[in-house]
Amino acid sequence: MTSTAPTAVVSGLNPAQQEAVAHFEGPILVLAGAGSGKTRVLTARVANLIEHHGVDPARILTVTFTNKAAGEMRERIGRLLGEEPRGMWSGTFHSIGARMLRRHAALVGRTPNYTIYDETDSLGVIKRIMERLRISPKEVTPKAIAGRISDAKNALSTPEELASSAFDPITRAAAAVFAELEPELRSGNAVSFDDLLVLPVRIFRDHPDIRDRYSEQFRFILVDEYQDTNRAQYQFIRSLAHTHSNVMVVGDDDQSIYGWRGADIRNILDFERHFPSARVVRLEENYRSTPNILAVANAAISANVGRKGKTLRATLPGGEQVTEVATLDERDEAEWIVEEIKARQSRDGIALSDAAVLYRTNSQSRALEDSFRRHAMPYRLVGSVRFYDRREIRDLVSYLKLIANPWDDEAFRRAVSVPKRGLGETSIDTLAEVARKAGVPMLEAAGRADLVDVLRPAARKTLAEFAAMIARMRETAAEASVDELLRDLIDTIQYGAYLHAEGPESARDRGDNVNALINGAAELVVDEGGEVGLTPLDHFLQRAMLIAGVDVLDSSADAVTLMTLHNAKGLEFPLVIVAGLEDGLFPLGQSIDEPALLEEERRLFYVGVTRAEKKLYLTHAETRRRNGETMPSMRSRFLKEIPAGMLEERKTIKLRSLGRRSMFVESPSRATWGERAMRRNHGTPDWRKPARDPDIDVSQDEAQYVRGERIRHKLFGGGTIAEIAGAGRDVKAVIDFDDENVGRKTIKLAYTTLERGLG
DNA sequence: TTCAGCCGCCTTTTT
DNA sequence: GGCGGCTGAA
Repeated sequence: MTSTAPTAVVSGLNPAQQEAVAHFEGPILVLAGAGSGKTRVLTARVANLIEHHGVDPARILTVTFTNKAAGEMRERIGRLLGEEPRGMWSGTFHSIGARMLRRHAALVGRTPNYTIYDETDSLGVIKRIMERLRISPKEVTPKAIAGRISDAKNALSTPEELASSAFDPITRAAAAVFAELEPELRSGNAVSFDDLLVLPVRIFRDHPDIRDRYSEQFRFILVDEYQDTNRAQYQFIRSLAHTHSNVMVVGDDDQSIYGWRGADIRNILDFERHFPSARVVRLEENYRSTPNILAVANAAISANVGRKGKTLRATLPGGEQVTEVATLDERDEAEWIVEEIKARQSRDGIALSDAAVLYRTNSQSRALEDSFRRHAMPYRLVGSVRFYDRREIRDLVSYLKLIANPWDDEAFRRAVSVPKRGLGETSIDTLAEVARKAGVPMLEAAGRADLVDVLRPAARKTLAEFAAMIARMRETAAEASVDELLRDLIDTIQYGAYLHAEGPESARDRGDNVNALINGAAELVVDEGGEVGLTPLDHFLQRAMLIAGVDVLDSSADAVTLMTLHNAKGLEFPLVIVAGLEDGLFPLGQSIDEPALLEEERRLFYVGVTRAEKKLYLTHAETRRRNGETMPSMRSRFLKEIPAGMLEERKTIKLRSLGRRSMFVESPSRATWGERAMRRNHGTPDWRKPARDPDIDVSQDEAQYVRGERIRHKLFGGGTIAEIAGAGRDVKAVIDFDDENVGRKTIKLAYTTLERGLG
């Protein structure tokens, strides 16, 4: 059955890789450890199918986790073949689903230029439905409802199914909202993110002829990062493979990190059951990292129980030790990181683009950015606030959405109130009510005198003008390019003046983003041209909604990359620093006594470690500021799980100079994040608990400190109290410490003891 | 009725 | 430290 592939494609591959590449028909699972050359296998196999087996590229579908990965794969295949694989479909599940949905929109009550609602948009709709159903957002948060609905959708459940399994109030409420949500989205000619998967799957189920047509079209299906697929995605692939089972999935159960988003690790663990004739190939030879780094990776992941089990084998020689760095606080940590990269730059001549700093939560980027800026070291931040999430971008995009899709009430609401037009919530809600009764979208209602006569004359006039303006823009959009349309729009609504009125500095930043939006629109090349008569604006919007953080990562600039561990999946860097290895942060507090969650955190750690090619640093801080509060932290359990001797230990100068008196040893009133989290998991979140929590009671001490009083802190030294705020056990002191390296800190008095009248 | 400014709540990760 | 919701002023 195995046929040998032509040498051009397989040269330099090991036997396991060759086996996977040469595989022709039937299902195959490639268990690919980190750095084992899976991208190479995927691209080589596609090239082999085309070149050796004569498969038409148009009959191949490749699914990747990001659009960027899809682009890179196309490019690599192109290089192997000497020409673009024309007609091949490649993209994320979401972008492929969106494309199919465009063709069959009518089957689910949409038009081809339907709007894609992102999380914020969907949340807005959910809030409004909750209002209508009189579900108090205080008892059940809209976010919780959205989460339940999203889970249900990804598990392919209907509102009725959710309702029948709803035994708690949140799920019951979610089921009620879910039932209203679908008609609401439909009348707005909109779909949610999840729907991009769920609706195609439903179409396949209800229309076997369509399913079989696609199945015939895509004779060969390749899926990357299979460990992070959810139920709906599995069903999607399953349907497409219906007539032939020619599926190659590539993944690593040890790198499954999206369980929280409904990814089901069983998809990969049970692949052989789902496709009984499946071949399994394991890639365990690592070509990326040094033996020292791999030893740490293997040691880290071996603490997990639920895994297929595999060990990465090093192929590279030697290398430096992995270094653990203890730091004082997040500022010290950030400073150390910048200094070290600088030192490596001058000593070893590394490029800044060779280095990446990875962290668990986006909020950790702040301290890092501060340091990078202070040292004027170029960096680029991936993810964080997504470009399309910025307020000014959302503002303008809401206009574009409304112009493209007049049924989009969500867009109407935003557009009509930015800039302020003298229309408040009351008027808007009245309009919504009227529109609802008349069965027309809000935009149409706004322009109809017979419907808006219940409103004040001023409001009527404003609405009529607004509707007319959008109608004019629609005409422009029919002929103009998207960037022209944007310029026209910005001019018409005087958006520049609006931004300026909010403050000159922020206006500059926001203005830059607006320009970036215009430039982005100008660069848009419609590469799916000729598809069901969509306008450039439709294409622009549908694409814009599916852009991810890493998609815009420009790896050519010489700058250090800063991003979350989740964003780092699939990437590699010669120098990697994983920051914030503290219990409660990484692993996060919520996961600590929840074995399944803790294992996912550990896999995330494993992902971080295995990003490193040559040198890996693992840093942690003794205290960390979180939400304006300085909290003590403990070295992560993930570090403790690594055998002593595998890590070289270092301390920053600042930490050393403060001596080894640690402030976090004895005091009974002090809790680390981990302990706090554990407590939190057994009942009321501790910030909601009354002040008489016996563990943390400082009522006798409170108000004893006064502004201007001199104090001494065990770790930070002498200082002056600048301010006292809060009550009960929440009393906080803002203290200016004498040591300028420490500077001003806000300290929760419940967690520390200050010596008084000193210094 | 609108809107700005203040207060209090909450904080993971993202296509 | 940011955002949403609430309040009070116009």
